[in-house]
Parts: sequence; C-alpha cells; structure tokens
Amino acid sequence: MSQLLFDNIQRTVGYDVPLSELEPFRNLFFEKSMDKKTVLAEEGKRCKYIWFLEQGSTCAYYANESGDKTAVQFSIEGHWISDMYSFFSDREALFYIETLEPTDVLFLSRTHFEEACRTIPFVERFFRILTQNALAAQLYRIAKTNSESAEQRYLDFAGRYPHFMSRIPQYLIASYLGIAPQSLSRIRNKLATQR
Amino acid sequence: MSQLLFDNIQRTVGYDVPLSELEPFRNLFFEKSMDKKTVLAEEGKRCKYIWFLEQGSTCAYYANESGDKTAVQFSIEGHWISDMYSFFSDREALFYIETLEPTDVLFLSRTHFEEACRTIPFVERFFRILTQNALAAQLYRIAKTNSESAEQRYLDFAGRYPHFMSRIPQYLIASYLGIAPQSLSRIRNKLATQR
DNA sequence: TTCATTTCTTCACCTAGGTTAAGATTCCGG
DNA sequence: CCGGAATCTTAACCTAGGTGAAGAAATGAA
Repeated sequence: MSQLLFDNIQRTVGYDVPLSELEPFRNLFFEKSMDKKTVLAEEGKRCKYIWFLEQGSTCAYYANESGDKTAVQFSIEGHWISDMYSFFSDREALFYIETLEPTDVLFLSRTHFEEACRTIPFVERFFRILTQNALAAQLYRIAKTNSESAEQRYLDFAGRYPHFMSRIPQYLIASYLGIAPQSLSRIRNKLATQR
Repeated sequence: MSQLLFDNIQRTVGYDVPLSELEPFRNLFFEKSMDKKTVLAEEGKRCKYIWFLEQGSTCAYYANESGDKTAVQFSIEGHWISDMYSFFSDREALFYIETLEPTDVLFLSRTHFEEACRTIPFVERFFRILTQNALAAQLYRIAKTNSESAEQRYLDFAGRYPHFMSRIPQYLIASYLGIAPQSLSRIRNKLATQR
C-alpha cells in the first residue's frame, strides 16, 4: 500500500484504521501512469472515478464556447480529485480534469466506491470528512474571492500555494484568479517594479 | 417528528430509514423560534450547531471592516444550515448566519452530531450526502459565477430561485451576485425598459 | 397616521481590469 | 541544434461596474 495513501487515510479519519480494513480498500483501486495533458474527466459526461494522485499534478477547469479554460482547482500528489458534483450525484460533469505533468494516479470507480461504503467501516467516515474538507475549502475560497482585488487575490494565492507557482502555467493561474493573463502580467510587473 | 425533516432524511439517504433510527436522532435536537435578524453564527467564533430550518429564512454572509455584508448563501424552510467550515472542522467560522424573517429552527449540537454519527447507522451516510450536495452546489456556483456578466448572473439567480426574490432584500442579492446595489438597480432598470 | 429608518433608484463621474495586437521568451519534438 | 508552438509581456484603448451623493419609496414602531 502506498505510504502517501496510507498517511492520507490515517490523517483524515483521525484514528488508526486496521490493516484488515485498509487492505480490501486498497484492492478496489487500480493504478495508471499518464502523460502530461491526459484528460481524466470531461464536462458533460458522467465522471465514473475518483482519483488519488500519487505523483504529478492536475487542473480542473471548464471551457466556454470559444474554448478558453477557466481553472477551478489545482491538485498535486497526495490530493483526491474528481468532478465530485458528477461522481457523487451521478449527474453530468461540470468540469474537465487534465494532467499538467506526467502523473501517477490511483483509480476508484463509483461502483467500488459504493461497495466500499457499504462493506468497509472506515470508508463512509473517510469520504464524509473528505467532502467536508473540500466544501470548507470552497466556502473559504468564495469568501475570500469576492471581497478582494485581483492583486490581493494573486498575493494570497502565491502565499498560500507557493509550490503551485512553479508547476502551473501562469495563464491558468490567471483564470483561477478570475482575470485575463495580460492583467496578471501587469500585476506581476507592477509588484516587481514597486519593490 | 416534523414531516419536513422526515422527508428530507428519506430523500437524502435514498432508502426507508426505520423509525428505530429516526426517533433517537430526532431526540438529539431542540427546537427554537427566533425573531427576524437573530444571529445564529458569528464570524471568528466556533459554530457549535448545525440547524434545520422548519420555517422562515436565513442568510449567511461575511462582513468587511466597514461593516457591509456580502451574502454567500440564502436558505429557507427544509434547508440545513451551518458554517460548515467551522462546524465540521472545529475552526473559527468564516461567516455570520442571520435570520431574515421570524424563523423556527431545529438545533443539533456538534457533540450530538458526533454521537449520532457513531451510534445511529443512517447518520454517517446522511451527512456524507448532505455535504456532497453542498459541495456540488458550491462548485456549480463557482463555475457559473466567474464566467458570466453581472446581468447574466442576475437572470440566472432570478430564474433558479424565484421564491427567494420576494423574501430577500435586494441589496443582499446584489452582494451575493458580487455587485453593488446601485448596479443591480441599473441592471433591473435596463431589463425592465428594454422589454 | 406619522415620523424615522431601511431599502431602492437615479445620475455623474471614475477606475480596475478587459481587449486587441504585437513582439519577446520559453519549451519541445525531430 | 533548429523551427514551430506555447506562453508571457507590453502598450494603447475601452467598458462594465464601482463610488458618492441625493432623493423617492417602502416599511414599521409608537
């Protein structure tokens, strides 16, 4: 069992999960290595998996008619990803999810997820807490986003996720912050100059 | 047991929950009638309860230094509300929650919530799905918000929540849409004129 | 019913950030 | 190592929506 996943589970549920539960859970996953720019989930389609990132990074985004992307979430190794709207509610996905680097991923299908919830005690709790944390993060984001200028949002983001800055193209960060890439350039230029 | 709560639970868990589980769950709540403008949760404090609205409406918002409010969520009878960031993670609340009308509320404390998760089978599943739905709604909101003009956001909101329009002051709706109240007036005026 | 408070509207003016276009860099496959 | 594609920067101009101020309308307590 991957150390990363093991730690992630222990930390999330908050008590020592016995191997007798961890083993059958781990056996429901399969692993896959993917190239950069592999599309995991597509807007408009059912998202049949939830993924655990062993290595690499992904971006969740939506695309408008003209095809440009607005990032809604970045993830790196140790994160769970999915179009949770689609995966949990079995509706059409709102987002695309795409790898930003060569990435190793564990796949858990919806069917196996539901089986695990029914048969392995810690799983229901694990996913409850996982979605609670995801919800808390979104609420936090909404609270902070609406109230701050683009410059402040950029500074917050850079301070909060310094490890993202070097691994994610700047135009995607701009879209995440809700501004045009040119505007982010302008802001960065201004900040660099006035220092 | 309130019909509204009963239906809400059955619909959420997706199977018939036996009375032997519903009764002890219901007994963990207490009910309270509150005046308009009662504050249930406060930014910066722990939010110790999750509430079920039997009747009335509430607004979750945050306030900046100058004291003006930005609404992040409106709720009416049949909804669950809390500062879920605070309630589930035991951190300081991000938002205020305040009644908009005279409102009847069921209170479930954090302690009772955790007890229920441990001892009553359907509860863990119920709250997993509840937070999943809340997360899905936030993701949907973020996806739609960032990509549309203020006018389009207003039309979406009015179309999606027509029952809110008459019960919620317009300046709060404006703040929810991320615009100044004057701008919402301007937009409404324009729409009314051009029709 | 009346006065005070809260909410909504209108208008003139302003600015953050969008848009378009072009050139500069960086990256990457062959 | 080279050439094309992707990414980033700069600059001139534009616009959606913010701001401030004032009055109109609605609400509600006495």
